Amino acid sequence: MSLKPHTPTLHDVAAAASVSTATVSRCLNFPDQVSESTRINVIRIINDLGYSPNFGAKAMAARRTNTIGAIIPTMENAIFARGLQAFQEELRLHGFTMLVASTSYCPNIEEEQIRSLVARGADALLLIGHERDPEIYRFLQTQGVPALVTWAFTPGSVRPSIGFNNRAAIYEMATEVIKLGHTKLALISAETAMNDRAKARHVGIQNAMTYAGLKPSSLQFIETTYNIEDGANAFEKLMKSDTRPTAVFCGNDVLAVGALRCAREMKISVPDDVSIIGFDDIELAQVAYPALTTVHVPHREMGRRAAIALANYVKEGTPIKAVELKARLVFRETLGP
Amino acid sequence: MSLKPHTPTLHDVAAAASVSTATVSRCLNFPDQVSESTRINVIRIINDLGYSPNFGAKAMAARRTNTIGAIIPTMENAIFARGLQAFQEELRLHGFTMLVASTSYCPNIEEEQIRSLVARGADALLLIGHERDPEIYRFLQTQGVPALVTWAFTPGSVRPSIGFNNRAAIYEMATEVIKLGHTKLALISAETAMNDRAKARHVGIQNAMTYAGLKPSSLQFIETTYNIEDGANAFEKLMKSDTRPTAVFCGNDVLAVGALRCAREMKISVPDDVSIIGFDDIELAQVAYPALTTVHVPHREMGRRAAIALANYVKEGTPIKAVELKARLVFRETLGP
DNA sequence: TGATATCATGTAAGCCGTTACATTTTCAAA
DNA sequence: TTTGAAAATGTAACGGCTTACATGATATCA
Repeated sequence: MSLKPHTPTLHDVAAAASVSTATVSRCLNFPDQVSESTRINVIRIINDLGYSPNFGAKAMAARRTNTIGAIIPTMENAIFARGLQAFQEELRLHGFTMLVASTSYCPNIEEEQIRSLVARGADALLLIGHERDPEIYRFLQTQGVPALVTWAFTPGSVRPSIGFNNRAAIYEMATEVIKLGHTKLALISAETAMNDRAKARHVGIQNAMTYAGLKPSSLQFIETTYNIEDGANAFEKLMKSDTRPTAVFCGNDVLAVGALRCAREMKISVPDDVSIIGFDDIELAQVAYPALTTVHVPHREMGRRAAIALANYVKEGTPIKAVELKARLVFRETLGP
Repeated sequence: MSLKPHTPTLHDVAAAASVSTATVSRCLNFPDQVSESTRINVIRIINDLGYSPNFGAKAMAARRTNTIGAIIPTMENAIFARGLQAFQEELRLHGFTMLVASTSYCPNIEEEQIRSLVARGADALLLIGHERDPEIYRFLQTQGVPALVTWAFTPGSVRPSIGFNNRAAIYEMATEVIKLGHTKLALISAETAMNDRAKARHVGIQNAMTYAGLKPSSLQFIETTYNIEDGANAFEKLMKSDTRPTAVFCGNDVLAVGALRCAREMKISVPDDVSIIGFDDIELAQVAYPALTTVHVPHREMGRRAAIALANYVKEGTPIKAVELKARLVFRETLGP
C-alpha cells in the first residue's frame, strides 16, 4: 500500500502563504490580477512545497481540461506518427494538451478508448476515418464532445472531416499503373470491415480497372492485418498463385515493405518481375530498397489543420469546416512496365 | 462556447432510478453488493441516459486513477513502440490504463510531461533511462508517485530499473567487430547530454577498444538527433573525412538505416567497403537492405516486466526489484571483415 | 417469538480546485 | 481631507464521485 506522503494542496499553499486559496489560484491562472509581492511570495512557497495542482479537481471546477484526445489505430509503426506529431505541436501552440490512445484497428477497443478519453474530460476528439457504430456518434453527441475525422475525406459526408479522398488517390495511381500495361493486378489490403479507408482504396482500384476496360473482378484481393510480416505472407501467397499478378497494390507502406522483403527472399525482381505500390509515403518508403512507389499523404498538413480547427472550435465555437487535402503520387523505383 | 447539453451525472441516474447515488456508484464498482433487481434497473437507466462517469471526479474521490504514465523520447519511430505495446497490454490485464507522452528527447519537455502526468493523477510512471535533473526525482518523491526506469540497467543504481546493460551490450558487439579486424571505428550517437544510454554505449565501445589495444581516442564520434536523415548526414560526413572508418556504429537502427541509404547513394558497398552496426533490432533492421547487424533489445520482455512490477507495486505495495535483461547480438548482413 | 447476524440501501462528509460576488485596501483627484 | 474608482484579496458555493457509517429490511437460529 503505497502510503502517499500527504501531497500538498492549494490549501496548504494558501495557509503557508497566509492568503486565501483564491489568491493562490489566481497566482497560477491569472498572475496579473495579483500584486507582485504576494505573487512572488506565493510562487516561492509553491516551489518549496513542491505543489502541483490536481488535474481532476481543476477540470471539475473549471469545466474545461484543455485536453484534446486523439485515437489512432496503431502506434506500432510510423503511419500516423508524423500526422500526430504535427497535431500535437499545433495544439500546444493553442494551449492544448494531446492525449493519445490506440486501438489496434479494433472497433471495440476504439469504443472503449473513446469513452475513456471522454471520461477523462477531453474537450474534443480526433478520429481516424468515418465508419463506426452510430451508437458512438450518439454518445459523443450526448456528452457534448465534438469529434473531427481525419485521414479520410468523403465529399458530402454529414460529419466534418479533414483529409484526402482515398478513393480518388488510389484511382489515380491505378490508372497510371494500368497505363504502363499492367492488367493483372492485386491488392493486399487491411481488413475492410469498419474501415472506410480500406474500402475506398479497394473501390478506387476497381473503378480505375472498369474505366480502363479491365474486369474489376479480376483484381486479386487479400485482406490482412497491418504488419511487415503480414505483407510478406500475403505477397508470397500471391506469387505462388497460378494467376500471378504483375502489379501489387498494398494498403500501406508497411505491407509494401513486407512484400518487398518477401520478393527479395524469393528472388523475384522488383520492378522487373513485379511492381509493388505502397500507400502513405512514410520515411520507410524512401529507405526501402528499391525505394517504394507510393501515394504521398499530407500527414503534417492534415495534423496541423485538424489541430487548428479543433482548437478554434473549443475556444471560440468556430464551426469546423471540412477540408479536402490532396494526396500526391510519388514514383520511385518499384513500379515498372 | 460549445454549450454542452447537460451531461448526465450520477445524480441524474440515481434520481431516474429512484435510488441513492451510493447505490448507483456501487452498481458500477461493486456490482455484487447490490441486489440483482436494482442492479439491472440501474444499469438500464445508465444506458438509456448514456451516462459515463466523470474521471476527474472519480479520481478525486477515490484517490486512485488506475492509470500509469509512460514517458518516452519519441513516437516518431518504432524504437519504443514494441516495448510500450507490451507494457500497455500487460497493464490492461491488471486493470490499469496507460497514458503516453513523448519528449522529443528534450529534458525540459520531459519534465513538463512528468508534471502533467502526475497532475493527471498517474499512480506511477515509466521512464526511459536514469539520468535527469535530481529536482524531478525529488518532485516525484514529494508527490508520492513511484517511477520505474527502463531501457537501462546500471548495476548498483539507487533507483530500481528493468532493462539491459547498454555498455556491456555494445562492448560485446564492439569486441566482435574488432575481432574481425576493424581498427578504424566511428560512432554516430544521439546527443549524450542527459542521456545515460547514449553515454553508456559510447563508453562501451571505448572500453572494447582499450581492451583490444586500440586507442579509444581514435574513435570518431558524431552526436546528432535521431532521424533517418540525420543518420545519412552523419554517415556522409564520416565517409568524406580523411580518416574514413571501416566500421560505423549507430546509436540506433534508425540512424543505421539512414547511413545505409547514404551509402547506397554514394555507391559505397556495405559491408565490403564499410560495415554498419545498428542498435535496437526493430523491424526496420530486417527490412533494410542489406539487413542490419544490430543489438537486439528485449523490448517486449522489458515492457511486460515493467508493467507487472508497477502494477503490483501500486496495488499491493510489493517493492519493485531491479531486473537485468540480456541484450543479444544479431548478425545479419551489414558487418564484414 | 425475540435476538442477532446479514444484506441492501441511504446519508453526508470529504476530495481539490475555480470563480461569482463581497469586502478591504490603495491611490489619485478634488 | 474627503471621495470614489480601481486593484487586491477573501468568502463560500459548487462540480461529480466515493465511502465510512447509520439505518432499515430479511433471514437465521435458539
